[in-house]
Amino acid sequence: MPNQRDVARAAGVSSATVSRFLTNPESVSRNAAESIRTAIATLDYRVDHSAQALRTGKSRHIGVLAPGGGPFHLTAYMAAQAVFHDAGYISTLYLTWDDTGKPSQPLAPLAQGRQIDGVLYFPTLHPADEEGIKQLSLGNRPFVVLDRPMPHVQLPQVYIDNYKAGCQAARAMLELGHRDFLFLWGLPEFPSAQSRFQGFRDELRKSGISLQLERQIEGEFFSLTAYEATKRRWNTLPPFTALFASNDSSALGFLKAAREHGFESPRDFSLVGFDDNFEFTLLYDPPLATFRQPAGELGHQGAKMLLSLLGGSSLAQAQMALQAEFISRASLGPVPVLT
Amino acid sequence: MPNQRDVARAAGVSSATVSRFLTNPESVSRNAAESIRTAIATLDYRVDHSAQALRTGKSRHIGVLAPGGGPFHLTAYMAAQAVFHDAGYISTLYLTWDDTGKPSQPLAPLAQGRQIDGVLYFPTLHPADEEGIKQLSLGNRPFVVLDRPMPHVQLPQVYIDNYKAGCQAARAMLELGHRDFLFLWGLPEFPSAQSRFQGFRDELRKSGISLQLERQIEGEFFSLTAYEATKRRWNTLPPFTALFASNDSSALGFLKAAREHGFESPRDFSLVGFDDNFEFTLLYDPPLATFRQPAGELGHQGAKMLLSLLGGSSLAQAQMALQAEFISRASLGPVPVLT
DNA sequence: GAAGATAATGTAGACGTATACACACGGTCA
DNA sequence: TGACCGTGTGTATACGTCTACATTATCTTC
Repeated sequence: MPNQRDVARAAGVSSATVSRFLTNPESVSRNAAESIRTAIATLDYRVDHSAQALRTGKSRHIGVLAPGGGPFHLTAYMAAQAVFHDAGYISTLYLTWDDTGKPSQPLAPLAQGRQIDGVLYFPTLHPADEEGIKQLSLGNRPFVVLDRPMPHVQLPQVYIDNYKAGCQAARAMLELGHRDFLFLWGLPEFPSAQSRFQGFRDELRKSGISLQLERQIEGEFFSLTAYEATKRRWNTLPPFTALFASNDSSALGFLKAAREHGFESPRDFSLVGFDDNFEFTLLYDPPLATFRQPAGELGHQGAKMLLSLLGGSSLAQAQMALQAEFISRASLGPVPVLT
Repeated sequence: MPNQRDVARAAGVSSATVSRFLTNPESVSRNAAESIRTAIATLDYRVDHSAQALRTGKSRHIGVLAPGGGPFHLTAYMAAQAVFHDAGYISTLYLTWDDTGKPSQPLAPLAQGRQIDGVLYFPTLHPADEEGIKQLSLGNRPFVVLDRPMPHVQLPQVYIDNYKAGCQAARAMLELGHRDFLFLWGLPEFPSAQSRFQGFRDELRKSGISLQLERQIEGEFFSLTAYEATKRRWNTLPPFTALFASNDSSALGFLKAAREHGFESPRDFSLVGFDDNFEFTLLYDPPLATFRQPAGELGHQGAKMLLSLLGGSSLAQAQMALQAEFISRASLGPVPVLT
């Protein structure tokens, strides 16, 4: 494999000039640039990233830490990867939660010495992630926190405004006349589930409606767990005409359980989910009202922010909120009339 | 950051001994090993991967090329990543198809010079991937082909036996008395869709049943595309009592369209899909008969095979077939009785 | 036209690691 | 006792790149 010296020899210049040409083509004369260009093409020279990394101390490698490999995190990761790629960075996805739903090796990429230039981090509320954020703050490696609003901490962060979305869900249902609500939780460790709940609860409270524990079901984000939790709780649930679920998947689990008790949506109750990333939410019967999250945008913006930090910008207090888009479909309807 | 020299000084040995200890702890004396161990712990020394890569010419970095980021490829990737991680390798997922469904930068990681030690490849049948396989074969970088059976080519490969699964689907339906079939295609570029079709067709042929073009619908793997294709073709479809779909997603799209024409499953026709990776396939109404693919196992075995190759083994003709598991559910039933 | 500024290039060395080679030591065997 | 061998260690160097510094050529200015 040819190296810079070989290129230099073929082009009739010194290897330093070749290096300069590669780093900043403007810093070399027209003549030199031209002969170097042809020499590179002739020899099919490619820069050796390992040597570059050793010399500069920058690996041009970025770690993305996410709790799980679901569509949301994956979409964000893919968008981020594209941004990194265009900037000459390689990125790798590390999962911080293992299959059993427990945190696993959350700091794997950090333990790899110089291997990682920066980190894109989707922390949960689990203590292991609290610790992770602390560790990252102590180190001097740039990082960006994704999808976990921490307004009081001066950290670069991009998140989806789940609180506002929760408010919006409440308003949409209130406007249709609903007064008796249920909330279907996701995993409480996830900041997104927390925010959706808080926004929903606070908005209802403004209308004098409270959301006691008996109106909250532990759905855990999965259709099966939501199905089982709903079956378990069914007999103790107070009357309701509307349910807001932390995600589509659990909303469908709830619907299945409700159907087995003769309840149908939107005939007997309205249903709003979250995600719209199951491609057939639209084809489901009834089509599910939901929120579309700008997951790709989240990854995109996060990646751009991290690149700025790597470029030396000081974005300590950069905070960006993205809005989820409400999508009204047939599962959201007026309050059923008692017959 | 401390380096091997610092450790050597602290331990009272030469840096060569430290390096030897790290490479092969058995090759140094008990005394030296002990003092090096404590020196490493005291200084919190970590090996510099860039320098290691430069010196050895091995980046310990692996590229995984997949056409898309769906659950199937992602599950396989995650399983592979775990194997690589345990072996001290880092792996990165590169998508070879962009959002528009066209091949994009399929050889990105190969263009990165020494950056990549090996490749795990999910090729499609698109010319760009044919070219990709050829390129990889010409180079001397080890690679493993995943989920694309090429029995006549001596390449290390692991795949899921989609042909056999197609046969199995046909038999299950034949045994229930079905005689009038439809096949719902995935993307024809995907070897998996091809194999499922061929197995299905060949098995039917054994019973003297042919599957002409009028009985094949272009579902393209997505629920929406399958829905639209079904609507478009509905009036020209011959009578049928059973449909085999290339995946669950398109099966549900077909079902939606059929329902709009008053057809219900399993009342009017049986339905078998493929994947079982939508977590609520089970909760769907009717629960969908399908095949569960050992996606994780595919990635796991592929990764192990690639590691063997990297270790110097000659597995030129290693070929491993994994079986998909048939899961019979309510959408598969007996032939409807004409009333 | 001399002196100083600017631009382009070359020389040399360092980044941290792995390893070929040389060497020292103790033990074995004729 | 001398030749031989195996074990453990140290010395020195190369991997490919970037960059501080030195050097030369070209241009500006009084």
